[in-house]
Amino acid sequence: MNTAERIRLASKNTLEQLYGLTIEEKNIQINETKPEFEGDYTLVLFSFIKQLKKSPEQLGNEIGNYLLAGNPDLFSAYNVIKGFLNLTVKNSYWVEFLEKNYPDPNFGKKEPTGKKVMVEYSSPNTNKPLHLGHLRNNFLGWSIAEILKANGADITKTCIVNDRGIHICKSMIAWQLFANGETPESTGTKGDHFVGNYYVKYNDEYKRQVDELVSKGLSKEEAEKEAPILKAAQQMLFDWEQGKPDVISLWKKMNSWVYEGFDITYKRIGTHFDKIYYESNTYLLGKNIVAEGLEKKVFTKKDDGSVWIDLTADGLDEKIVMRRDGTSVYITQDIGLAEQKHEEYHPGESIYVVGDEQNYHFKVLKLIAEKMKIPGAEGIYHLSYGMVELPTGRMKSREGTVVDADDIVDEMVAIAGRHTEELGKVKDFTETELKELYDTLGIGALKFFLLRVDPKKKMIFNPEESIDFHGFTGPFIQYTHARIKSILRKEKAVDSQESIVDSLLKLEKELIVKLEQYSTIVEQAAIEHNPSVLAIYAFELAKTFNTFYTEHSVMNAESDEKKQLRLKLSEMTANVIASAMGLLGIKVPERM
RNA sequence: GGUCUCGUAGUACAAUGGAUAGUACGCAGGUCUCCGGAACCUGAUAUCCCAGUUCGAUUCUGGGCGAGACUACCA
Repeated sequence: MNTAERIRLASKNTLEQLYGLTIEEKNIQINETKPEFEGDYTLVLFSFIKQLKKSPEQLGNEIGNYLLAGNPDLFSAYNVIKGFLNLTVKNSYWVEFLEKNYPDPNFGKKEPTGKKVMVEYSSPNTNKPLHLGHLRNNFLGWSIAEILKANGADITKTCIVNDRGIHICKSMIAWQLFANGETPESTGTKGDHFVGNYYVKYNDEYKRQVDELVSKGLSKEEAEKEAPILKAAQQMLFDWEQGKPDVISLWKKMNSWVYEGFDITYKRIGTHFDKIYYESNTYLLGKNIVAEGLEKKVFTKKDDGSVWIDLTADGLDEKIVMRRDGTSVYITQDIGLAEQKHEEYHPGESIYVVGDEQNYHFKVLKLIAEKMKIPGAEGIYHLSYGMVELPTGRMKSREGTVVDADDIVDEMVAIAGRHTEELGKVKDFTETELKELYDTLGIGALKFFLLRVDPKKKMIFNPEESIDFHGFTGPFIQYTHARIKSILRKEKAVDSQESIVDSLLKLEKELIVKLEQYSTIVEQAAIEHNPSVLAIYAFELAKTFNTFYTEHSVMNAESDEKKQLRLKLSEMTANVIASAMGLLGIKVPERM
């Protein structure tokens, strides 16, 4: 139990014992005391004043006295200002906490609970390379998985690859028409970019053909339907569904190029999956669901043969679940996949990291799954995140403003390299060490930038600002870590059983209090499914340490006891920074 | 039209209904006989509007105004 919870519980007991007042713990407000007042934690009294018909001063004093007398190991003083009871926690309490936890790299994390959670994220299309939006998705998915793991969950990271459909056929047809047998190898192009280039070529040719048809007198609408290259792609999709061997083998070949490219990117950004689903294997799922739904009368069949679900009672519309030609739509496949996931893994919670443009889709998905009584339906959770936009607005592939994932990673790493060279602090590093460091810093900066914002909010990616390494950034925190490690290389703290000192300076205490809150933060991030909570915390911790560090010397402390205390503070800060950044998927260097 | 999300300094982000609304970038000025200056300190600048609930509202409710997403027999 952490300190705030202890105080909450003690307050609850006090109210009960002193006044016979039973109040739920969640209704007892314990806040951090504002810095301008004396104290560490504050009990807000307003809500009890009315019930007890006492003045705030009287009530505060009574509770304060009682708390102090009943918890001599915890509190050393209190004061009452307006409706706020400010409680000061004993220095010895903080020092003991530090003694006990400073060397523990797992401080703040919980033991496994056995709860199974699936996290689905990334989910790329195989017709083009990853872009900035995918990076937000990947980083979020990875981080939320790590956060839940730190809270005891048994995690399966998964990904559904959209490997079939008209989009990949477009790349395929363009390759057949224009490539003359070129391959990623023959052109020295990364596989996903190679295939993406043909998707672009398809679109260019399509536009050209439409214009041509319009100039021959067709209406724009007709022309858009009649363009020969579109017809060819549609034919190819049909052939694919029939299993035509040469189409299948081309499809396999082009997808394998894309996967080679994706693998490089995934490896570089430090992501992987325990289980990958391919839509080519799952797109027929859901057929049985339709039959089942009709039987259960959850679905109804219309005269033309299409099947629908009526969600108007839930405030939504009617939704189609099977086309009149008997093929299933996306939502139906998704329900089939949800069912399959449950059969294979039995997750208690199934998280989908998907952009907020699909909020409606997931609302429908969960509703249908519940109505169909699909096992695990209640555990479906859409971790919705906002789009990444540029200062000029939304990224548009048609206007060529899409920020490519590989490009932005390269750019960040290159800038990290240049900056590191300028500072010249790691001149003795080997080539390999330097390369690794630049990756750590560049990718760390990018991840931090994308994770520091509440996921559900759309965010603006300003290239100039995101490459900044000062202020509220990953490298700032990484730097603090490296600096601490530099001290600890010179001298490490010595373990001692009894408390070293009983006097704490303001900045020393501030740092311990901050460290102690880490376990609450890890919990909060999981409950809210929100990594930004950790990003903000890590930044505040680093800042608190930096302030402490400029004010007080560790190595030249006033006494040996103080030196030990500060060494322990430093070590624990480094541990917690490394841990928090780890939960964001960000590495921290020993030197930089 | 309907459903949903969002409006906080010049910009980008914080704030379980609590004290004088925090932080970063930028801007102005400062700090080292320094354990790493990718640091630290000081300063100026903000809750879209109008009601309501409350001892107390950036937060909750209603109504405006503004921005965005969704509303496909696409995925």
